[in-house]
Amino acid sequence: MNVSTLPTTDAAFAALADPTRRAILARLADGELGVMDIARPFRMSQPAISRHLKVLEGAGLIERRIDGTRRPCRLAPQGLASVEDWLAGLHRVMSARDCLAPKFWAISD
Amino acid sequence: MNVSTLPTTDAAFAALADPTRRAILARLADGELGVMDIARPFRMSQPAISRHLKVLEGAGLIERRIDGTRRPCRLAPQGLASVEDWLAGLHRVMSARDCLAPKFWAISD
DNA sequence: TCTTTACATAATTAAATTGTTATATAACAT
DNA sequence: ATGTTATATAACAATTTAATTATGTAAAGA
Repeated sequence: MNVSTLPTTDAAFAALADPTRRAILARLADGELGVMDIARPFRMSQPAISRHLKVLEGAGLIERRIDGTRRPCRLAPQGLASVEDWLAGLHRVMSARDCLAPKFWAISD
Repeated sequence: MNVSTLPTTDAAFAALADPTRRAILARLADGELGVMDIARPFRMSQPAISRHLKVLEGAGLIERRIDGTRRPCRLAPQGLASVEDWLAGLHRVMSARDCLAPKFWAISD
């Protein structure tokens, strides 16, 4: 079963574990945003947001560019691929084993 | 956008953040296993594994039953649903905004 | 040039996570 | 009864995480 733990997969899952970071991703789904725009809705200091962005970037989930004094962020197109692949792999094995069929679960308890 | 942070989604993502726990899920994809069987391949104490299992159960990712002195674990059929829904929601919004189109990304940098 | 804006980084702290060992419990086997 | 097996829980130490305040820097604008 190909559900190994690549460092990239690892970082992505770890990044997604924080609700603030997931909320940031959700905001970015609407398009590119600068750090201040990202930070605004959160009741949290700007440095805190900057660190979250660093984690997201390190995990390959967002990309940034330089525009004067601003660092607009956007979702990385393939950022979620490793996570989705892992989940899909699990599903595949479960289906193959027929784990989802009612009869399978009826065996126990 | 419906990408809110339900407590269940939160717990599931947090549970998936640990590579040992993901490996446990991967093993369980092959079928039900007792705690000792789960623990065997890991170089880690049994109590450590028991705690991981508790986290996975709390997140709704696994289910357990009682069989004499054993507590066999299995994947919870709908355990990953909230995670997958969240990811799908993000994808949906990205596609709607056409974030994945090359032209979109060509704007920057 | 001076100020402001947009951000990053460092130092610090508090809390959560993850592992360990030691120990309890309950079912099973003898 | 007694020892063994399967598992949970508690107490504890080490590490990581996440937030804060303070401060640095570079571009923009007056």
